[in-house]
Amino acid sequence: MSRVQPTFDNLPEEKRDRVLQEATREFADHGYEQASINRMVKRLGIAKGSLFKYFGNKKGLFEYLFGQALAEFKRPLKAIRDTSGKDFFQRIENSFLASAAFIDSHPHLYSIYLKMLFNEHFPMRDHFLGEIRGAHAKYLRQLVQDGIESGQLRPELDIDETVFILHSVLDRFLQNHAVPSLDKGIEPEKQLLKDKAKAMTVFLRHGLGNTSS
Amino acid sequence: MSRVQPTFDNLPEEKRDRVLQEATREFADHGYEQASINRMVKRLGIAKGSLFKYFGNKKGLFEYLFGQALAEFKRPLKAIRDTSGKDFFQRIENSFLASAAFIDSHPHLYSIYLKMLFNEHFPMRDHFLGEIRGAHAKYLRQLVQDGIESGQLRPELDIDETVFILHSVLDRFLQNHAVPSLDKGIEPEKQLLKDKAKAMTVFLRHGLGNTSS
DNA sequence: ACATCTAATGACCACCTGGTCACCATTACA
DNA sequence: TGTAATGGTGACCAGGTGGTCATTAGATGT
Repeated sequence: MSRVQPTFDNLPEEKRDRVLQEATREFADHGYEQASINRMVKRLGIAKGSLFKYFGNKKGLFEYLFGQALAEFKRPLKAIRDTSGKDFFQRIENSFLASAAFIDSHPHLYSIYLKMLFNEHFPMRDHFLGEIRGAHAKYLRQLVQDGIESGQLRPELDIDETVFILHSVLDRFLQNHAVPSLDKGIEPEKQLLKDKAKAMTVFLRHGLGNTSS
Repeated sequence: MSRVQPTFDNLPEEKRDRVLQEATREFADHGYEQASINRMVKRLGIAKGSLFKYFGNKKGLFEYLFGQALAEFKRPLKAIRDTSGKDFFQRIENSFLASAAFIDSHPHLYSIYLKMLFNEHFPMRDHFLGEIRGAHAKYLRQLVQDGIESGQLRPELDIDETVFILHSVLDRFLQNHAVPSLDKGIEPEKQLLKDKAKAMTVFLRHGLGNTSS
């Protein structure tokens, strides 16, 4: 998979970047099936035949492009992994902020990911989603284990279940961060990203219940 | 919007249902742009011209179809609204179960909703999403207010923020319920729906933090 | 200058799309 | 029986799709 014709590798880096960037934009704007090779080459100012020389076909282009992106996707997690000594909830908060920063700097990639979530017609969808979710799960599982050992998490928590809950909450907050219009009328008044992260952390720690009663 | 030619209204109910059902399936399977009128009429065994007589064009068909569905969407909430006397977390749990049951009995509609979330090219997307989210927000807000007044929720909670958090968690659990493969490798061992609802409620009440330390 | 190799091209293809409309079938009313 | 009115039809259209390939352009080495 994601193998590319040598022709593309021989291209000057500047041109390679431009091609991938424009293709990413097209897939982000229209999803896979609806993305148009004709539009891509028109915007790039190159001939259609060239793209097919580089990648074989549309599927090849997408797989190469998103395969490259996968490495990028996993990167923000690593930055946090090394901070194992610190407070559990602080690490969660940092993870959220790091992921949000990643999304801000790669909006097109995240847009493709979101479209892929509920559209079954992306090539290699199961593989790509599996890789991403797997990396997140592995990362969160380590965090939760550390959190339980250090006594910051309730010891009776089921690890798998907790990972699932954490993943759900983080994911949903990121969805809202990337597509804020989704929660128009639901989201509280415009908050700073830091405040959102803080509020989420407080909620994860204490829940909503009134313990003083 | 969602006005339909009288021709369609005059049809026998059985045929109307079949048409809408098949169209719903097509949109659920392929999204809006990629849904094919040709496939619909082939499966229905009617002429293409008929569909255009009924709905004018593709957009008209979708708007009518999803407009009808909107009322369905809002229904499961009403069943819970009347139970204002009961326990807050019990009401949340019931809401989750009712929504999950709705999804199980209308999987195609929910599939369209999910595709619409991150695909900008659905007709009337903002309107439809706004209606759905608005109904949920109004419903949850009432619940939260009741919960704070009855002392079951921490009194210092910001209402908007709490509604947002509740909505996020509920929504994400429902996404996972409808598309379980999404969380392969993350979701804990196969749970019964009731157990999931219970686990979610416990989490909402207490959070993850260890209060005994 | 010539030959060789490779990147680049864009006219062309079969196929599919949403949409049209002149025509047909059936019923209702006179 | 004649005549409207209505529902139903499918060949046809313009336009877009992914993909092909014979041809050209440009560089490189001798």
